[in-house]
Amino acid sequence: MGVVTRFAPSPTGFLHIGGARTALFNWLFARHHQVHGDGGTFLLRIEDTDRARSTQAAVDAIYDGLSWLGLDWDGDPISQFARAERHREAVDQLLAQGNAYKCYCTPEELAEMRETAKREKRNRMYDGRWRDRDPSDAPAGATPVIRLKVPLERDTVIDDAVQGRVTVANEQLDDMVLLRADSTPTYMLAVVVDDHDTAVTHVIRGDDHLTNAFRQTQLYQALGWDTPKFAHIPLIHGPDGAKLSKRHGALGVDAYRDDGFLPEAMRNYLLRLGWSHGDDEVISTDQAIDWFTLSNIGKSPARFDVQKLTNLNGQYMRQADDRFLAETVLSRLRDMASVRLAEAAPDRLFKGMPGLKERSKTINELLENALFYATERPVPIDEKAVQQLSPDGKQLLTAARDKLARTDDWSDEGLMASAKQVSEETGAKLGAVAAPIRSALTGGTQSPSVFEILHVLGREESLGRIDDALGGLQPLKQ
RNA sequence: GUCCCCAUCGUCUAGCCAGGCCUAGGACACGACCCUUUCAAGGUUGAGACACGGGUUCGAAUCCCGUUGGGGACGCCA
Repeated sequence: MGVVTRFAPSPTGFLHIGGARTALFNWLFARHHQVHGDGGTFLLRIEDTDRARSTQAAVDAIYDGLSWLGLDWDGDPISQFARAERHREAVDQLLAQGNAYKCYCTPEELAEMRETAKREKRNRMYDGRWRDRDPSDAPAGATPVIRLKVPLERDTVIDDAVQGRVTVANEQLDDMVLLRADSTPTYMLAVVVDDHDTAVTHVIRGDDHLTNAFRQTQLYQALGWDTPKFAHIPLIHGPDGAKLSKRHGALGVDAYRDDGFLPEAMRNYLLRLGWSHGDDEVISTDQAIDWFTLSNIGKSPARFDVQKLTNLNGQYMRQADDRFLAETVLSRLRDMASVRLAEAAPDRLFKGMPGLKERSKTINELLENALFYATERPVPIDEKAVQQLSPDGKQLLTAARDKLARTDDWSDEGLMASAKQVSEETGAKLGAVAAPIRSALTGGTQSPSVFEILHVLGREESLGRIDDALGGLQPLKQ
């Protein structure tokens, strides 16, 4: 049988990190089986049965997040809400079989039961007071909820691909609500019916659903359906060790995109969080698809570590295509009103990219580092760079300017050779010669090789920037 | 509180299922050194963990029991 997985988020906010990883694992599992000729379908289902909390904006955020990560789903996304009629059919079947019943409890009664359960140190809340009651006892005018009549004794067992065999006593589980008083289906019902109808074979989701799996198993059994294989993956925790939540800060994948992270780095990081393949750290998507198995998922929760993500992102940055990076930077630069883009900016960014990308861990960092290439003369100069333009510094810079003006070989090597000559002639160290040039060219004190920069900028622009500095023409930064 | 789950460097993890190859390996972060025109990158290197207590065994990070610690679930939310 072909493998079918699904990602089933509820559209109540952005696509958070945990959800993204769940989606990734489902996607990887499906694609792995696809590659190995065993079906491999990855479905997207929007669990929008809670009308009050579901928004179209959140649905769009999920599409955007998944698309950014490169996780493509098969077929159209399924709206759970749209399938309510079908869900009610399943309940009719259960009612007819005597596996479900009407419950007329008021919210007050329920609250009371909850209190009692707590006081008596029991897990099961609902006391089953309408379970075997005569329907004619129904209070006039009240609309009931439909509950599943679950077994009172014995155990429910799930054979989880990650957690192993987990058993729970049925006395821990109460009669869950299937249909609300307004006759809309609950999540528990909808999930089971939808997974069954779409032939889902593997339910890969967060560990927080483990207890739901027991209830759902009972539902499957009542409906006479086969259960899918469950795989409950450990949750991602924040730095404090608690389940990742809003108070941990930037958690939507869109926030990481805005912070300049690459989707392939994010994917790689998320994959390694809880899953491993020996000592491998940098894993391509093809390798991930090839290697991914549920048995390599660890059982303990992992903490989200931005530093490691950042390092990994840096590695992907260095591998990234120069043209792509240059264009990415350029398009962001064009949106910045404060930047005066030079005509030669595209060309310089592309040529300077090898030196630039090695020094940038994120796109945002790259943007900052690349600014001096893209901007029009005169470039603003920061405080530390100004210090390099002391009288001594300017003297060296003047000597360098003269030498540069007479340099024919405008290559990295030729420029380096000229600088070395200045160094020899003045008795100053090469570093002392390079420092004021760097200041003049970039307005800062940290940059790629000054010879690379001279080369990329070209003779005219380079000498112009040096003249600006010598004449004190550059505006102060900040 | 009840039920379920988890437990190797600060963090992510390999090793565990099929005990000896483990004086526990890798990665991030941190320290030192090298390279060097700055900053990175790169190279070498250092510090850093089997939660604790009992068993079983010739031998336990690996198997069993308990303790402690952490997490999750306990809705007419999903």
